[in-house]
Amino acid sequence: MMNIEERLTASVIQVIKSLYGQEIPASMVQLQRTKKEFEGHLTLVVFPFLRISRKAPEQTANEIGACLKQEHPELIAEYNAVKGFLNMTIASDYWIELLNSIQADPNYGKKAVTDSSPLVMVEYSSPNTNKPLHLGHVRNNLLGNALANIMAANGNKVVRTNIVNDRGIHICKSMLAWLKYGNGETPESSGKKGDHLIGDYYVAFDKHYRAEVAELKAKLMAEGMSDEDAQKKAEAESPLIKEAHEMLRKWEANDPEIRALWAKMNEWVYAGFDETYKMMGVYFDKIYYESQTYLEGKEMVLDGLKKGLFYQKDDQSVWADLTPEGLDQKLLLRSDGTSVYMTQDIGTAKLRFQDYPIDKMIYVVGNEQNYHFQVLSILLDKLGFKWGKELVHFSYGMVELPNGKMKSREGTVVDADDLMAAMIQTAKETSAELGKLDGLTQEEADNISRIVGLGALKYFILKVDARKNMLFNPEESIDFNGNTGPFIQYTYARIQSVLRKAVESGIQVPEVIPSGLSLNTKEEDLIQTLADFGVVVNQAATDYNPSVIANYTYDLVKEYNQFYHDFSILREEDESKKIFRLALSANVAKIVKSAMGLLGIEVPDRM
RNA sequence: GGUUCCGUAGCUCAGCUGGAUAGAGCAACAGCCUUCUAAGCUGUGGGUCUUGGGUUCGAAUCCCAACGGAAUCACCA
Repeated sequence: MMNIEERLTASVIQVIKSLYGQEIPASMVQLQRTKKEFEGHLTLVVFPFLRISRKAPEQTANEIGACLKQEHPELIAEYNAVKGFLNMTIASDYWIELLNSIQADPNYGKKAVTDSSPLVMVEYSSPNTNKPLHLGHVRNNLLGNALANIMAANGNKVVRTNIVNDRGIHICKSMLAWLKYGNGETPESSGKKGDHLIGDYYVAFDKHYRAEVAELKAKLMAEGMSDEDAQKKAEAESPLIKEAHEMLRKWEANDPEIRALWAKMNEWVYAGFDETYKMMGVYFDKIYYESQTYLEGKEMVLDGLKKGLFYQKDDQSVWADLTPEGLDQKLLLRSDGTSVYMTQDIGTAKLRFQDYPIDKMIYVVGNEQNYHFQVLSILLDKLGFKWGKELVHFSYGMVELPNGKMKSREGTVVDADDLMAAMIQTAKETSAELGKLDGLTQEEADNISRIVGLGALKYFILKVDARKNMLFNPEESIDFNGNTGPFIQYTYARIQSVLRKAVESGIQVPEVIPSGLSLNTKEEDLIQTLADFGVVVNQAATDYNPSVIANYTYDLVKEYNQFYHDFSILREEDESKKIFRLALSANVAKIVKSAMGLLGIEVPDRM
């Protein structure tokens, strides 16, 4: 079924032609929602037609309005012209028809996935295995998960993937510290989550390392070395860091003892990550590990070298010359033949392409890597990946704290597990204060607290435009009032309550609402907002922007809340009106649940 | 310095394919719980949309410049 905008657009084109004898493109027909201070639902901007009509704006608007009303009385009930704006009131029955079409479609706003749908791979999370997930990862995971949901809702096959950085000097540092200072501590023996345990040893390494560097530096400076030189030399020559490098060398040489320790410690970390992911509600279809992909890129690069895409310096290092693209020289293989970060990403891309027929690749990675992905796109394109050139770097801004950014060294990281636990606890306390948990079992109360606490956190992060840096104040920024997840959840829960009560009093909402009702403006506006959901999903997917879903949902709920307070539903005496309002409420709840689902946020039946 | 991104109310953010008098929430103040859940609703105050040019019938929105802030420019990942 054509929606109202499409039908009106076609009618306007037809009317313009009969009035002024000129065929205009659909893009010239600008329809927008009428501002609330004016009478009407939709507004046609007539300025673009003045050249054709050769008349004053208001006169042109009136001519078009009169003609539209005459030719399409089933669509246009009234109209008025203000300056160059033609405000049109849509016929009442149309709104019922629209509501029925929304109600009839359980997946309203979403597009079906078919065999011929494009396959989109979304990479997100990408943790290091030497420390627990923190606030930055939370933003990454929530955005990645929401984006994957949105792409799927817009008719794409989606594969969610994660590249785990499980190798390198950072994990060696944790391993070394665990051997040196650990007494064989395990997650079981310590009662700590595996990722936290390993993170603690990473911190321990850093502490000892810095002490060593400070001592060495003081000695070097006493010998007359400059501050800067002494710092550099001390950092490079500290016995601890040398040991860590030696460990990495052994790892790369497949030393069985080191490999066994590495495997064991990574398992602990993964078990910890799994818990965090589960609590957060995110998941992956396929996980890649850098230890398995980091060698893969080398072959591609050497192949590219043979084809003359890259060049080799005298020291045997391999480079790409990107000056024709306005960028720099980029190193692809070190002089000792080992891979760098970029090489690994090429290797990972190769494996992924072997595994899946990827049409589009989306990398959810922080904006500090914008340059990296610009280069990666060019390189993948040169190497013949058909999706390389159009790869999407979904680049999001940093999460800043009130006193600057998070620094693990200074202990100003916000840990993901702690944060979620704190949110849930706050939700529980707030609920208890408001008496919302009275009469519920412990299990029900805990579940609602979890849904609300996580909803507050997720919504807070997702409502902000991803590409902007955002401020997170742990003490005060998360609120449960106003434009928040709990506000939306609360409205949903109240609708469920009304629907439960309706069922108790034996009211049935029919599958098709009969027409002939006269609706008030708020009812009509609400239906219009509901209908917009499809457009919003499409926009979110084409702009790669989950925040439009969040802000749309808030607008819808805000509008419904006002409606809810202005009009009674269960106390409405006109039976057909009561049923209409129940159906309207049920559809608001449906869309809210659907929209929040795209954001990865649950909605509770009561709260 | 080069490149990229950002600058909207005291604070956190919407609005940006150009359209009418720039919107929410928080914070402040004033109301509303015999009424479907007050995590709510209503009202008041609060703005040179960083600045200056340009394009246009029309600019927060597009273009140019300046100023301010962030990221990045490793044989780290």
